[in-house]
Amino acid sequence: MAAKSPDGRRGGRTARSEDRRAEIVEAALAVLAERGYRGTTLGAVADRVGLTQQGLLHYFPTKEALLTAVLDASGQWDLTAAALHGTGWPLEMLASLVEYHATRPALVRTYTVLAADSVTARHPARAFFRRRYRRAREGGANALREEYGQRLAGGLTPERAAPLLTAVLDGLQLQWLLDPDSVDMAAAFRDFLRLLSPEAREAPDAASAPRAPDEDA
Amino acid sequence: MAAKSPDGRRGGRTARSEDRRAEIVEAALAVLAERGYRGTTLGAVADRVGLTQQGLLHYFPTKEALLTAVLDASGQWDLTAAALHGTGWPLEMLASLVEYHATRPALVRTYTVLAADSVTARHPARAFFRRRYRRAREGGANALREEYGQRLAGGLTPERAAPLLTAVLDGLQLQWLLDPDSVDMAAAFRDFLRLLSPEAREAPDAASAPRAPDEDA
DNA sequence: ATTATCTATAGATCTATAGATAATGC
DNA sequence: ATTATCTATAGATCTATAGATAATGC
Repeated sequence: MAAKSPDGRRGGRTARSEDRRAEIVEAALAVLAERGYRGTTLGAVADRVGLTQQGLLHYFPTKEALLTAVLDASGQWDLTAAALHGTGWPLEMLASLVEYHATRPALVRTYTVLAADSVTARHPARAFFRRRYRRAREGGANALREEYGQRLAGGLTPERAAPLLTAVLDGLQLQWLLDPDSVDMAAAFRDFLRLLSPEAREAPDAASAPRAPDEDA
Repeated sequence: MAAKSPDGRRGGRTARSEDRRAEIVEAALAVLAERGYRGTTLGAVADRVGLTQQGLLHYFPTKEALLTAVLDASGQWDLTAAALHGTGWPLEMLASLVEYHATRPALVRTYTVLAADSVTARHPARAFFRRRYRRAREGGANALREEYGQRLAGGLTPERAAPLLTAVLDGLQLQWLLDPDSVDMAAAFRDFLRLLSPEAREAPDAASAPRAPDEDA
C-alpha cells in the first residue's frame, strides 16, 4: 500500500516507516473489530505488532490519529462508496463485493461498529461517515440509473431507491455478524436488486426457509 | 412502568425502589445514546439522577447489570420485534412506528449503537440482539404474509423478504442519525413496503431529489 | 543527525468493595 | 430491621509526556 518513490522515501518518511505504519493500521483494524473504538487500547494494538504502547505513539501521536489512519486506509470496504461513486460499476459487481465481505468478518465488524459508534457525541469519525454515506447514496443512484434507467420497480427513481440500497447493505451486515448461520447476505442482497429491477423478474431457485451459507462463520 | 401490587411492593422491592430503578434506567438510556456502552460510566448515569456512583451500585450491582436492565426495559424500540412477532400487526403500523422513531433520536441512537456494539468480542448484549433479530425476521415474515400473502413482488416469499425488511429499518436509522436532513426514514420505509407489495403500485407524489423531513433534526 | 524504541511515570479515570450513617417500615 | 446513600479507597487501566539509548542514513 505504501507508494514508495525510487529512493525509498516519501514525504520525509522512510520506506520502513511506511511499512510499519501500514502494519500498525492493519493491527488496529483487527483490534477495533474485536472491541470497538472506545474499547480499543493503544497497548493492545502495540502488542500485535510487537511494540510497546509508547513505541506505537512514535508513529501515531494520539489514539485519534490512529483511528483517522484506519479510516483513510479503509479502501477495502470503502470500495462500496468509492466504486459506486464512479460510474460504470455494474450492480452485479456490488453483489460480488457482498460475497467477498461474507468471507471477511473482521473487516465487516470493524466497519459496522465504527459506523454506528460514529453517531455518538463528538465522535472523531462522525464527519467521515456522514460524508461516506452521502457519497454512497449518490453513487448508488448512479449505478441504479445506469443499469435500470430512470424508472425502477414500484415507480421509484434511482435517487429514491439509493438510501434503501445503502440501508440494505448495512442492515444485512449487522444481521449476518450476529448470526452468520441464519443470514445469507449475498443471496438477500441479490433478492433486493431483483426487487428494484423494472422488469418483473421472478425469484430463481432456492426454497423459502432461511438458507445457511456454505462457508465460514 | 413499575407494576406495583396494591400494597406498594413487588418481589421484595419497595415502590420507591422501583421508581428509582426506572429513573436510573432512563438516565442510562440517555448516556448510552451519547457515548455507547464502553464510553458510558456509572458516574455519568449517577449524576443524571443525583446519586453518587456508589449510590447507583446499590440498585444495579455492576455496570453489566445496568445494561441488562436497559435492554429488558427497552419495550420502546423493541416494539419493532415484539409487535411484529404477534400476528395482526399491519405493516402501516410499522411505518407509523418509523415515523415515531424519527422524533426520538436518543432512543434510536441507543439502539443503533448497542446493536452494533454487540457484535464485538464477548459483549454482554450479544445474545440479546441475536435473539431479537431472529424474532424480528420471524415476525416480519408473519406480517408480510398476512398483508401480502405468500407471494410478494419479484417472486419473493415473506421468509425471504424478512431479512431485507429488518435490514432496511436498521440501515435507514443509521443514515438518518448521521444526516437527518438528508434522509427521510419514514418515506423511504414506505417506498420499500410498496416495493415488496405483490400489486405493482406506483409511487405516489414526491420528487426525485432527497427530501428533507419536515420536523426536528 | 535522524529515526526507532524503550523505560519511567504523571495524571486521569473507572469499577467495585467496605463500612458508616441516615431514613423508613413493621 | 431494612433500605438508601454517602465517604473512603483499593486496584486496574489508559493516554500521553519526558528523556534515554540504540540503530540508520548522509
